[in-house]
Amino acid sequence: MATIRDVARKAGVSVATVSRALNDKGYVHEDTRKAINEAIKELNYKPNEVARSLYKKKSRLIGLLLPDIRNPFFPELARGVEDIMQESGYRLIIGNADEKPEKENDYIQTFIQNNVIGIISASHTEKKHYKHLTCPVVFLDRTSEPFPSVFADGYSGGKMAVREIIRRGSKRITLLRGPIEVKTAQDRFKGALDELCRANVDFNVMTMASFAYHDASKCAKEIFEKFPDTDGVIASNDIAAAAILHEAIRKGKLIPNDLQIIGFDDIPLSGLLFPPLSTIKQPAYEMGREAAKLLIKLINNEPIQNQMIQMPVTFIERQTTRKVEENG
Amino acid sequence: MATIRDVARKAGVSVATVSRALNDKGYVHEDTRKAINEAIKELNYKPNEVARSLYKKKSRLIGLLLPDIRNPFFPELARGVEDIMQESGYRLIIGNADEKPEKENDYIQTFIQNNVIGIISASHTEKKHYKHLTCPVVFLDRTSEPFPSVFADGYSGGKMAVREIIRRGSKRITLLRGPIEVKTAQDRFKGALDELCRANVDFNVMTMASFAYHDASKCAKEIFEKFPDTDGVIASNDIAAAAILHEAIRKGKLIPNDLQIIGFDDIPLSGLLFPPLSTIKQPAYEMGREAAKLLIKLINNEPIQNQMIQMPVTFIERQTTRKVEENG
DNA sequence: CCTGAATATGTAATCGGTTACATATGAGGG
DNA sequence: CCCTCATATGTAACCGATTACATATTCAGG
Repeated sequence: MATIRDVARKAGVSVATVSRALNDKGYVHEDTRKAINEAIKELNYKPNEVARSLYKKKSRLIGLLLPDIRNPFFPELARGVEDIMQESGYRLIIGNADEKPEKENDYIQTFIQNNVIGIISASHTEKKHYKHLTCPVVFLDRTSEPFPSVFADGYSGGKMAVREIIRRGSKRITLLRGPIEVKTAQDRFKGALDELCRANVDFNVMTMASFAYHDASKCAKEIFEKFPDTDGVIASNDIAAAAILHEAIRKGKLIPNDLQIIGFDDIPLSGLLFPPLSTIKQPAYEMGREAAKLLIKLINNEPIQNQMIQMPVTFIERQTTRKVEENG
Repeated sequence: MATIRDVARKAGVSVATVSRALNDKGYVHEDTRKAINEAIKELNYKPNEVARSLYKKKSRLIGLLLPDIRNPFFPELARGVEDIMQESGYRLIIGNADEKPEKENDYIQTFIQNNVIGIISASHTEKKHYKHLTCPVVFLDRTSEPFPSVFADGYSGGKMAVREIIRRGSKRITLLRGPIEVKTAQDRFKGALDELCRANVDFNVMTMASFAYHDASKCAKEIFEKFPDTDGVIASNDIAAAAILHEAIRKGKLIPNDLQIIGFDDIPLSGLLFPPLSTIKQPAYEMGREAAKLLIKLINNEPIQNQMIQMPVTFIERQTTRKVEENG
């Protein structure tokens, strides 16, 4: 690999001049610049980011912390982040925290040790890991008070799901509650619960241990045993909804006539289920983009009007809910 | 952030001694070591990876290049890579090449500029990008001749799919062919084609423009128009299979009685479809792990017995194929 | 008591950039 | 003609680690 010294030698100038030419800082004569550019081309010189980063104490890397790459919701977020960062010349170090505080902390340390210029975290289990960081941090999907965040309006989403399922005729509703430790899941739950209390319907609540399909599946079986007359399920996410849907079909229920189901997230899977799943959509890709834009503003010290960006959710009507016209 | 100099000062020794203590190199007196460790703890010192990397010309970062994080197959690979790398103390920079040669090259440059110690690429569009790299490269899922690779046995997979579908009674088979530029898709196709030729059945071939659901969906409609009497479809991947399945159900076909479908990949989605999709499984997570292990060996200059690791595929029998007993 | 190896530690160069500061030249104003 | 300022470039310190080499001490063996 050619270094800046090689370029300087070839162009017959000092390294300082080359550096100035590279960064468009200070004065460089037009002829000199031309000579330098030629030398750069001939030597196929690329500046060493590591050296630059060491002096500047800032790299062009962004740390992105996800709880689980395999949950399709997160790659969607990641893709949004990646697209914006790529455009702006930043690169991503991605970490998989696996919902484990030590792994999370390990990655944060790695990020810091590599001079990342900012961090986006969709996985904060413990606030203290972030408290003393000197680089800007944006939380994505999950929130943590003093920090800027981008998240979907889960509370409204929960309410929306209940309103839609009731409007379409469910009378005995089962509400799935996501893992207690996942705050966004609790927001949805809270919204749904409030709306259920306001409405004139019977309902049950069932809490899931995790978002894993396996747990959801177990939960599904339990629902049909304990509450066989349920005619509407609000799931805590689409994976859970898929499990319920599966189990219902196995039991010979007609969807949506015997049972309506509404999920949450709108992952790519949802439209491919049969019947396609009605769900509350979180704009994951857009959320990723917004988080990236917010972080870039923070990095550039631009003024922020709003550092808690709440994204709207929407009801995606597919075929696990009845058509509104079909019922009263 | 505390530096090695702060530690040295606090412990009353020179930086060289601290460095030796940190890296377990050369002689360090037990008492000195203790004092240093204390200083490190008190100052909460973490070595600066950037400085280390500058001197050593090697970081602890691995570049992982994916064609598309949103295709669930790739996060699965990534997770396998990540788990192994994490264990061995390496970290990942992930890039999304989007099947675009310039983006691919951009990322490779970034990797190099950040002193990555190795690269795993699941996205080689042009061999020349990799030719002159000085760090080890492993290809994952796709192969490129002189380079070490980990990939699934697509050819056998294709044969296997045909054998299984015929064994279960399909007589008029439609074979979907994946995008020409994706070599692994062509391997599957080739395997399936060879086996179809050998068998005593009618068949058609239809080529897909891309693996996107949208294209697959269009393709599905076309199949049922052009070849209405098809009673078995070998899809080029599970996304395509899902599209076919969807369309078939919409047309009122009974699956698997009227039509059998076999996919390829076994992404998490596949088991959640209705009916659950029979498919040829690629061990994606394992492939990621193997690629990571192979790269680590290359990094450590360990002897490699086999640098083309072909992973076996397996037939996952779910419910888009008939039970073997049910037919002759 | 002397010598050489093992142990223990320090000094300073180095990695490849950036930049503060010094220096040099030429143009324009008084 | 001198002074000042804009332009152009070079010198060397610096970022925070690693390590080659030098130096100092201790101890065993002859």
